[in-house]
Order: sequence, then structure tokens, then C-alpha cells
Amino acid sequence: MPPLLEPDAPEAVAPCCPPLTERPFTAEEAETAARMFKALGDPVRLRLFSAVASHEGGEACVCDISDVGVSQPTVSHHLKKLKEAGLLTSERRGTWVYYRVEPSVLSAMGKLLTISPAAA
Amino acid sequence: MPPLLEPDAPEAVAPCCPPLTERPFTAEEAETAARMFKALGDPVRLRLFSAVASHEGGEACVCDISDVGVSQPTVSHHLKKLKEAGLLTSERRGTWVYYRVEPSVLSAMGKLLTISPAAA
DNA sequence: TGCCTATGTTGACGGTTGTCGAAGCAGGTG
DNA sequence: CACCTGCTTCGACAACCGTCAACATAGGCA
Repeated sequence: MPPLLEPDAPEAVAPCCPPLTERPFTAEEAETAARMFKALGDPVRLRLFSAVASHEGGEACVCDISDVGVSQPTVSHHLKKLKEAGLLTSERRGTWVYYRVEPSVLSAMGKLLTISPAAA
Repeated sequence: MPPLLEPDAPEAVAPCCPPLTERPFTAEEAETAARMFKALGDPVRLRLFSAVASHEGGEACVCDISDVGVSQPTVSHHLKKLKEAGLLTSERRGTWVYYRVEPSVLSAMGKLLTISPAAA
């Protein structure tokens, strides 16, 4: 087996936390959820994420989305951050690297922002 | 009218952006939306926001929620950030200051994370 | 093999952020 | 008035973050 297994941690996303309105978050829940919000808290990253998420087939080559006004290394840096936060996954196919949205992420984050019945 | 009108900007929230998956965000949309995500991108702020959002009546006194492991000035600092991001509002009533969740925020952010039909 | 293109990594720089203690302000109570 | 309590602001500091140029790596192709 080649040593290409990535040390990133894209697992701490899906079953994360109850809705924000259900009860006060614990420190651990807050740590986990804040990591995702933080990843989307930069305009460049948000544009990259949106570009991938809205791209045909739910995936996009870096070359398709790197026109966001910063240098290419910076794009790579931000994509790495999004990957480490568990929001994107990447796969190399030949010359190009394709990024796609981790499927469960959108719904998981959406649930966080749900109005819970207890918050009436 | 007393000169107590606050210079904060809690207006740039509600009608913000289309779903992230609908089309790539423009620079302006990303700037606006990232401000909200960034505000929730800190564990302490997320706990404070969750504490307010889940509190009875949708509002909470600072004294009710300041047990998050940081000093009281730091709590105040984070609440200010949340207010500047348009996520919370505050009101002084007698001795205590009450914070409440800006009502439209949760649904607005929830819509951002909606799966748009175009992203099939 | 060598060269070109597409991405990722490194190292450094300046700006931002989270944190605290100290000081300030506002309201209540005596 | 003085004093206490709840909260905010100020000033400072270390840590973190976004950015770039330079370099490194990977794959395709001649």
C-alpha cells in the first residue's frame, strides 16, 4: 500500500451537534461546529466552496474555480483548509485535481440552524 | 431622542445571498455571507450564541450565559462581535443587559445551505 | 530522457484575532 | 452622596491567518 493515505480529518462533520437553538452547546460541540463555520468564514473560501457546490456534477477541477482574485498557491491553501474542515474531498484524475462537496455537510450544517421546538 | 443610536450594522443579514449550491457566489455575496459564518466560527461565540438562542423566550441576560470559561471582558467582546455581525441584538433593562437572536438570521443562514435544484 | 502544465508545499511578512487586567460607565441601594 | 454590581471599553500581547513568490511534485507528451 503506498503511503498516500491522507492525514486529513474529514470525519468530524456529519453527526455533529443538535440544533443551535435546542440547548446551549457544550465546549466540545462548539469546538466541532465552529471548525466548519470558521472554514466558511473567509470570502475566498466561501466562493471556492460555492463554486464547487454549484458546479455540474457536484465536483469541479481546480482550474474551473481558481478565478477568485488571489494567487494560485492561495487557492490551493484555501482548498486544503476546506478539506481539513471536512467540507470538501479531492481526487486526482490524470492531470487535474477534482474537488467535491462532502455530501452530508450541507444538511448537517442546515440542521444546526434549525429552529428547535424547545426554542418557542 | 438621546444620542444612543448604536453605530453597529445589524442590517446586512436577512436578504443576503442565494443558496451556496445555486451558482458561484460573487465577491460581494461572499463578503456578506462570510461575515456571518466568521462570527460563528469561534467556539466561545458559538456557545454564547447557542446559549442565547436556546434560552427561554429567545433572550438571555449576560449573567445567564457568561459561564463559558473565559473572562467577563472576553465574553463582552464576543457578544459585541456577534452584534456587529447582525446575529444578536441587545437591550439594557435596568441593571442587566439582555441579548436576543435576530429573528431572521437562522432562516437566512439555513437557506444558504439549502440544496438548490440546479445542483443535481 | 527532458520539457511543459497543473497543483501542492514552504517560508516569510503584515494584518487580524482572542485573551486578559485595569479602568470606565450605568443603575440600583443605602 | 457613597458604594456595590453588571457590563463595556481600553491597552497590550501572543497566536493565528491570508497572502505571495519561490520551489517542489505529479502527470502527460515528445
